[in-house]
Amino acid sequence: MEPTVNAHALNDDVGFLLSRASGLFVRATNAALVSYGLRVRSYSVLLLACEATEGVSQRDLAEVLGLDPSQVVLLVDELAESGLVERRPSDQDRRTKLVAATEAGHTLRVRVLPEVDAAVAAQLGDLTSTEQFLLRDLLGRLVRRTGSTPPA
Amino acid sequence: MEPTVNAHALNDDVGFLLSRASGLFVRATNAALVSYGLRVRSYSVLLLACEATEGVSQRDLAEVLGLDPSQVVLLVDELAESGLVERRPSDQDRRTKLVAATEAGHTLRVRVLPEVDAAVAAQLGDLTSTEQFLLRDLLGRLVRRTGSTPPA
DNA sequence: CCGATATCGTGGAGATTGTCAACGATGGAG
DNA sequence: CTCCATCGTTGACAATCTCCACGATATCGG
Repeated sequence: MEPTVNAHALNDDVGFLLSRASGLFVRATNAALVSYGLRVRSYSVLLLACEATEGVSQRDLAEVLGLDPSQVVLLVDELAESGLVERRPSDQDRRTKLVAATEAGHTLRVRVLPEVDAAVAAQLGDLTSTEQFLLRDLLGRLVRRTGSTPPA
Repeated sequence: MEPTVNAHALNDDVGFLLSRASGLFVRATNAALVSYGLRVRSYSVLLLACEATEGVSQRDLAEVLGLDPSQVVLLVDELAESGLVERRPSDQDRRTKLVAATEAGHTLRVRVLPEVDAAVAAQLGDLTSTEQFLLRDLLGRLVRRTGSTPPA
């Protein structure tokens, strides 16, 4: 068909493929979350809050999510207003606020998880479970390698 | 086993890893491009314009990049103002405008390519070339599988 | 040929996100 | 106690995404 591809075709650029694939997953996930009043961002925060029984500091949230701390403020505000998480004072540092999931937060997570997984699975499509594992491993190494790249 | 995994930890979520990795690459690429007055978006358009000797319709650009056509307008406007691409009429369809790279566009591409590749390589870090090939293949399948997902 | 309908590029509105600078409150080191 | 780093927060601004609507074509059915 086309004059297909020299070594430097955009279609073969890892960065481009990453951005493109990410976009597809974000859209699919948002579509699965829209009926719950969540978006992929706030959903991620909710998950992290659920994972930490003691709560997570907003600073750590920003670090893990690769966001600017100021963005985390709004996300937590939103979730807190919905009663899904709450800010607890840290008894170790009065500056720190630990974000923890409420009962409602845990409940919603349990209810939403399968739907999000289904949406993700649909995007993963024809990849075998071995390939999915491989992909997860490779991406994990890319992400965790740079312990740093605080967006701001 | 199962519906594909999920330790249920956000760190193991493919969608999250994808989004995170994408962010890292976009930032690294933008940093490499900033001194040329380009961003990752316009750079992608420039590459596609360079790849097609006859030019690419803006509709096709939107399709390939996963963007809304209205976004493409501004990107092409910007590149055209910089003299890197130009809009040519199509002799097959008077509605269509074919975006093609100018001499300056091709020149800039050649000059910038190695820098972007270096930035990407830095992000790929410790992945072996085999792993990089594998990653590219897996991502390519994810992206191309959904021939559709026009953002708008 | 004519009219209904679809497509291409464009423009605009509004929400979401990314980036950056600064501030008050606190913690820690000297 | 003083100086400096850190945490959360706020504000500003650019960039991006998402939708909607329009004029200029193209295409199809009749």
